[in-house]
Amino acid sequence: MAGQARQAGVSIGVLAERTGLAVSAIRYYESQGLVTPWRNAGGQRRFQRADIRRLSFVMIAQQLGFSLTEIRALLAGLPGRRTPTAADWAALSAGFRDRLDARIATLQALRDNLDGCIGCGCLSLEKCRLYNPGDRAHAGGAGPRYLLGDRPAAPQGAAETGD
Amino acid sequence: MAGQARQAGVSIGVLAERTGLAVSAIRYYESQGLVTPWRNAGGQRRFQRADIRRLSFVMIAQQLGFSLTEIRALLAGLPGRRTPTAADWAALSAGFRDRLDARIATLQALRDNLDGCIGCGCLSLEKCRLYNPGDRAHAGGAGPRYLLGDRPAAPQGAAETGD
DNA sequence: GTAGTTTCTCAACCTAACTTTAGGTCAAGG
DNA sequence: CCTTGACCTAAAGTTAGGTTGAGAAACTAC
Repeated sequence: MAGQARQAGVSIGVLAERTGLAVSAIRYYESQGLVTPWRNAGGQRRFQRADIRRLSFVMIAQQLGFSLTEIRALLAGLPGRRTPTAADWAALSAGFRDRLDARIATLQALRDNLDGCIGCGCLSLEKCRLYNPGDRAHAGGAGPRYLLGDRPAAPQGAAETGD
Repeated sequence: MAGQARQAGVSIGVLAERTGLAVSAIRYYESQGLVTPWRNAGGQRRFQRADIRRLSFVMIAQQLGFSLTEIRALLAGLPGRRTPTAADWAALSAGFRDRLDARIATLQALRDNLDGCIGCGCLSLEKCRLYNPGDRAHAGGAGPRYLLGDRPAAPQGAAETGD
């Protein structure tokens, strides 16, 4: 009863202002299934206030290199209709945190090996662990089918290190 | 005399095989000024063996979220004609390492705050430090003029936390 | 009630980073 | 001599993640 009364939904402009996203970006996110507003009598989008947080999560995850598709999958862990509780978000964060840990570990390994890896001769792909990050989470861009992770089995045998 | 004799340059196919890149990608990289092969009598590209490492560096830097433009700038630190020495690469790594450190720090901060930030109510952009990463190095994709970092000054005053 | 601001849709455009295609060249082997 | 495979160029296509623009309808305020 009390407190829940003034639930009319927030307009796209307000949401944009609160998240810092462009209005056009929010519409695009809707088209990608990241938010699902309803419409008011006049056909305008109305969002839950909780969508502010939802979009904030999208922005953070993007910072970390997740694609919108991946983020949609992550968000699928949240309840659909019901407003997500703190516990819901915490659960989401947990899986997220694993990815983060992996990513941090990769970067640290890279940092620790950087001189030894780029500076020395080991940067010959066959040996270097850095080329198979395990956790993808980057793919900043478009079409490349073969980036890292599925390279043709390197011909081994000859000493190939020194270049 | 010994060892350096068979320096005829490597073909694009061999380079592709050694780096795991597609031939088309290497040509594209040339068009972007990331490698500068010469041509043999028949007009075919010939690369230095050191370009294997050069392209490997490109791949790693891409993993870290650097754009090709940024990578070209980084590579400008290497000697143009002379084959880069280990010391050259190490120098390059140094600046790189700072970026890495910053990135790691950001991720760790995010990890440490994740529950407290997403799980609680603080994810309202005004307070959350995570939205201004300071180190960009991500921008995975295209056109967005306003992503993070230049949002309109948030209207402060009202209690805006609880959503 | 009317001006001004938001919002709507839809299609076109944009950038980054490549891949694909079409049409042709070059070098080696049988 | 002919075929095969690697290579060439130039232009067009692709994907992700949006932005821009036009024209119309809706909300807000005086």
